[in-house]
Amino acid sequence: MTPKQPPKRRRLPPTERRDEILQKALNLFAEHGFESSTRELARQLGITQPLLYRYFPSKDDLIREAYRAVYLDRWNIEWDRLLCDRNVPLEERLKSFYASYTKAIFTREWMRIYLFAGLKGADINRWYIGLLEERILQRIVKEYRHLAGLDDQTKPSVEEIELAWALHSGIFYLGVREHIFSLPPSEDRDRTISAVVGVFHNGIQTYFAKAAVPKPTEIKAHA
Amino acid sequence: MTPKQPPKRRRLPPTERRDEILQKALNLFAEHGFESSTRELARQLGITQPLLYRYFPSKDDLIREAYRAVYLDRWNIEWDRLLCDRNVPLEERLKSFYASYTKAIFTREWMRIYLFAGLKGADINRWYIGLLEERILQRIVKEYRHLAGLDDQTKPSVEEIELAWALHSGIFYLGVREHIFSLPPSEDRDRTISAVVGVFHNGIQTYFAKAAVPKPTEIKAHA
DNA sequence: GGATTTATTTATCAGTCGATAATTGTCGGG
DNA sequence: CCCGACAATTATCGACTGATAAATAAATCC
Repeated sequence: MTPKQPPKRRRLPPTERRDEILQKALNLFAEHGFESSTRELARQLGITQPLLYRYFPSKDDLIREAYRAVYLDRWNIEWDRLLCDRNVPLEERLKSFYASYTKAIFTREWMRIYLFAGLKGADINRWYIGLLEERILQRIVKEYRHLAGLDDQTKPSVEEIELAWALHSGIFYLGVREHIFSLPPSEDRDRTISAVVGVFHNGIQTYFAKAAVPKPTEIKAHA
Repeated sequence: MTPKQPPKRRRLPPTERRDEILQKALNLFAEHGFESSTRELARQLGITQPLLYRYFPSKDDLIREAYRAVYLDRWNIEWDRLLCDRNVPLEERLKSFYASYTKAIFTREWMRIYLFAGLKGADINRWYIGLLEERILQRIVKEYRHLAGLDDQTKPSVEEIELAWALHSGIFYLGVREHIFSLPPSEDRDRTISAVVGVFHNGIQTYFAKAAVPKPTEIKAHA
C-alpha cells in the first residue's frame, strides 16, 4: 500500500495552475455570467480564493483572458479561403463553411460567453462582428454577385449585407436555441444547415437575377 | 409665488408607486441584468431601498413581474390571424407580420430582458418559444404548404420548422445586433425585412416545389 | 383640528463581494 | 539533510448585498 496521503496542499507549476484556473473560469463565466464570484471559482478548483490573485491581478483581467480564449483562439483562418474556392459550387462551399463554423462555436462556453459579453457591452464583441462582416458576409455577397454575372469588386450594398446577415443569423440561432435557451439540440445539424443554405441559395439568386444586366428578352443565368 | 416646498417625502397612491418602481426596474434590469442592486433601483427612483419591499415581497418577485411585463403584455393576438388571411398574398402577409412583430419587441427592454432571462435559464423563456413555434412558425409552414398545393393539415416536419426558424431568426437578429451588441440600427428596417422575406419566399417555394406531387419525368429530390 | 391610517424613512443585521498582507508548508538544489 | 524559493494558506479589510423592525410624517376621516 501507499500510505502516503495526498498532501493538503497541491503544489503545481505556475503555468499548469494558471491554465487550470482559466479553464474553470471559462466554465463558470459561461454558466453564470461574469458576476460569478472568485470564491465559487476557487471552491470548484479546490483552492483558496486569494491564490487566484497570484495568477491574475484582478477579476477583470481574468475576464479579459476568458474573452481572448473564446474569440481569438477559435477563429479558423481557413474559413474565408474556403469561401473563395470557385472550383467548388457556391452552395456547397456555404454548406461546408457553416458546418465547420458551427462546429467551432456551438459550444456552451463560446455561445454563452459571447452573449454575456455582448450584454455587458464589451467592445471585443463589436470587433468580432466587424471581422465577421469583413471576412464572411462580404465574401458571401461577392460570391453571389459573381455567380449572377455582376461586378464582384464594388463594395456590397447595405441591403446585400443584410441578406447575408439573415442567412448567418438563421444558422447562428440554432446555437442560441441550444445553448442560451436550453432547447434540445438539432438531431442532424448539418442536414438543417443544408436545408437553410439551400433555401437561401435559391432565393438569393432570384434576388440578384432581378438586378443583373437587363437583357430585353432573356436573363443570363450563370457563367 | 408659491412658497410651498415640495415635501421631503413624496407620498404616492400605492398603485402609482408600484408602477413607477416596476417601470424603472425594467429599465435597470434591461441595462445591467437582474443582479442590479435594489439600492441602485431605489436611488434612481428617489426613494429609499426598504420602500421597495412594501410593494414587492422580494427581489425575485420583482424580477418575475418584469418577465410578465415583457412576455405577456406584448403578444399581439392579431398576429396569427393576420398570417392566416389568404385574401392577402403570403409574401405580403409575412412582411406586414414581421413589421408589426419587430415593432413590438425591438425595444431595449424587451430584447435585453429576453436574453438575460434566457441565460439565467428562466423557463418562461422556453414557454415563449413554444408559443412562437405553435402560433407563428407552424402557421408559416402551413401557409407555404398550402401555397405549394400540399396538404396543410398534417403537422409540419422538423425540417420545415427549422426553415421557418431560419427566417424568423434572420429577422430577430436585427434586434439582437441593435440592442445586444449596440450596433447602429438599420436605416430602414421594413425595407430590410422586405428583402429578407422576399429571398426566403422565393427560396422556400423552390424547396416545396421539389416535394410537390412529382411529375413522371421529374426525379424526386433527397430521398 | 385632532385622531387615525399608512406611505416612507432611519437604523441595522447577517452575508457576500473583490482584494491585500502576513503566515505556512512543500519542493528542489546544495 | 537542511535550507531557500515560492506556491498556497489564514486572517482580515471595507464596501456592498437583500432584507427586517421600528420610527416618522403625510394624507384622510370624523
